[in-house]
Amino acid sequence: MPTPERTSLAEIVLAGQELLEDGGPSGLTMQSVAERVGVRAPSLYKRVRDREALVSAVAAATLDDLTARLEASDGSLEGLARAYRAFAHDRPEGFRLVFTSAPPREALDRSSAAILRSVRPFVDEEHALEAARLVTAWATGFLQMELAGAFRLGGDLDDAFAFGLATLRRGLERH
Amino acid sequence: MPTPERTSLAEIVLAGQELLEDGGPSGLTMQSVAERVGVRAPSLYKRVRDREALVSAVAAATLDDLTARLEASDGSLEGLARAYRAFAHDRPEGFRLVFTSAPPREALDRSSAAILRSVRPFVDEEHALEAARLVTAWATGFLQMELAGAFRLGGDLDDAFAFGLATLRRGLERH
DNA sequence: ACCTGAACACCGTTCAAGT
DNA sequence: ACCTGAACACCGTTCAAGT
Repeated sequence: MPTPERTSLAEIVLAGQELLEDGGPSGLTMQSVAERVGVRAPSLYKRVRDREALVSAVAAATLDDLTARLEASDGSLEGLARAYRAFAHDRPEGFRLVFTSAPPREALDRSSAAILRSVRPFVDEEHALEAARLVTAWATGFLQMELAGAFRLGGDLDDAFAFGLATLRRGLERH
Repeated sequence: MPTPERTSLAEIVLAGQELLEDGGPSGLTMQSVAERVGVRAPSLYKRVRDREALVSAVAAATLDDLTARLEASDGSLEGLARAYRAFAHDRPEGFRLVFTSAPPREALDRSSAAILRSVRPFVDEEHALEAARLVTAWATGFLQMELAGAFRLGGDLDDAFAFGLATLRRGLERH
């Protein structure tokens, strides 16, 4: 006699994203997720292999959210960078998680495409991938350090971000 | 009647660094550290407040190790970048930890000084801090993504690293 | 002064039993 | 087919008792 489904993978992953943002990685427990979706912890194992798989699914979903924001930007390098930084400020825990896990290939591809498009005006096709990697690495590193509070020598961070972006653009243009 | 000390904070932190590198963050448990230094887990609480404090101490010690390597490089921007990348490849788990925790102020200052020195030839004093932040953010982001396996669109990573460095230098020189 | 065993709370995970 | 309570292993942490 089948029991009706009381939750779903999508609901579980969403609960995971919320709990992560509220309480950091250690707040994302199987028990807290189960409670939030209205089920007991052992039931989660019907939908996810283990906690690690759940965390990976949360990371992948968060990367998809980030990609949607990038795609909704105006497509310019500056617009993309602004959208990227706004997302990191909105969802610091999710942002951190995305870049400490190895997201699935296709989630990565979609976000890469948006970044590649934004650097095309500055470099020839042959160097587009390297240029995209440069911009992504800089923005990601900057935001991770900003979120971790690693910039402690004073100075305005908005200015530092703008300086970095302008310098990158200059270096790419002169290629 | 005093009991002789059977371990020390330094020994505990070193054991933590080794266990982290061997088994990742989840391999760094109070029990495994205690076993390695030849003591029972409760004894660790004589030297560290709790696990979180131990992890912070491990991060600080690892940042000191990284700084020593930077200071041992030839001081050029390229030499510094090479030393930075070599450290990340040697000690991936430690490298990751350093940039996901908030290291103590003075540990940060020493590594900042080495980076500031390496960018001085390219920018005027007014922009030295922003230039150092640009270089650090790029290198850190690149290495974190490389370690996380986030570069999956092919292409040579050595080339991408060299391209990034050359582009940064070009952008800074034209400032 | 430092070290330990015992104990507690909490977490991830498995599984037999329920519907 | 899905859900649950019970159970187990493991971890962080406290504390009274030992030397």
